[in-house]
Amino acid sequence: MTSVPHISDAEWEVMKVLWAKTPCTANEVIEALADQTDWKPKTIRTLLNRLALKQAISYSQENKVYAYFPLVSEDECVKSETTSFLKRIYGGAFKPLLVNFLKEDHLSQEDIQELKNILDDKTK
Amino acid sequence: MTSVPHISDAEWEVMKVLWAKTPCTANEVIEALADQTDWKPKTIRTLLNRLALKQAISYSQENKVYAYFPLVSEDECVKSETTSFLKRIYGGAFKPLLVNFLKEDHLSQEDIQELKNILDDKTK
DNA sequence: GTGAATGTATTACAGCTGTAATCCAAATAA
DNA sequence: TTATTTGGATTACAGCTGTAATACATTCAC
Repeated sequence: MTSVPHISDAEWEVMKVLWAKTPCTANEVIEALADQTDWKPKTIRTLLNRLALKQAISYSQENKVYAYFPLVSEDECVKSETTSFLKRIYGGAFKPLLVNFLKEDHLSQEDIQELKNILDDKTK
Repeated sequence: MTSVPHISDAEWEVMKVLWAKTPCTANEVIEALADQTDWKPKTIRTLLNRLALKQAISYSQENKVYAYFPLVSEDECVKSETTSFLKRIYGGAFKPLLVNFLKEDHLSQEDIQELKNILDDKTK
């Protein structure tokens, strides 16, 4: 089974666009990222190229213009990144992450209640 | 307020050693990492140097040999990495991460119960 | 048909990372 | 005292990343 290629920070933004709406032309990606970033169009084309090189995406040449689409799913990538992040920072254990987050008070009472509901479902 | 410098994967391993027992000589760090990694001593010295350069650690010259110690706390670093990870992958939201993890069945029933207890405490 | 625009391909370049090796000075052994 | 060892400082070098610019080819407007 093939593991997903490593996707860098900047590349990740491009992937999110393609995961949200696929396929996309380069220009569509550029437009989608215009609000969130200050990247020049050439920069985004470079990122598309690199993603194609590392086989995270591919493209077909529809009516003269490339239409890019992901080769790896968001779920796969999220899972892979999360796993390696947890391993790096928390030694692979998920609980300390939650504990840390609760300590930091990043969650509202509503969030906490919702998490409890999720956990309840899981215990059913 | 100063933010923590970015600590790379390999550097993180060194920091963990220093957080666990501080101060440490280079040789102590090298020995501590001998089981977990295949790194040559020179490699670890390089990492110590880089960490000192980016002011994540410093050292004092005790009896002819450097004794290294962290300048940033594990808590700070963990928090900073976690925040930027969440922002990158999950758009900053913590809940999807938990949901994802539960989906993947990475947690035992005991884990789930423990998380619920933590959340209960938080709600009290 | 020729110049301008547009999309694609190639090239650029510095900083960070992984992974060391080499050089040098001081201490130690002989 | 001289050769060896050892620790620290400097240098190496390629691959990845961020951030594009330039070169080239095709198409479109005149």
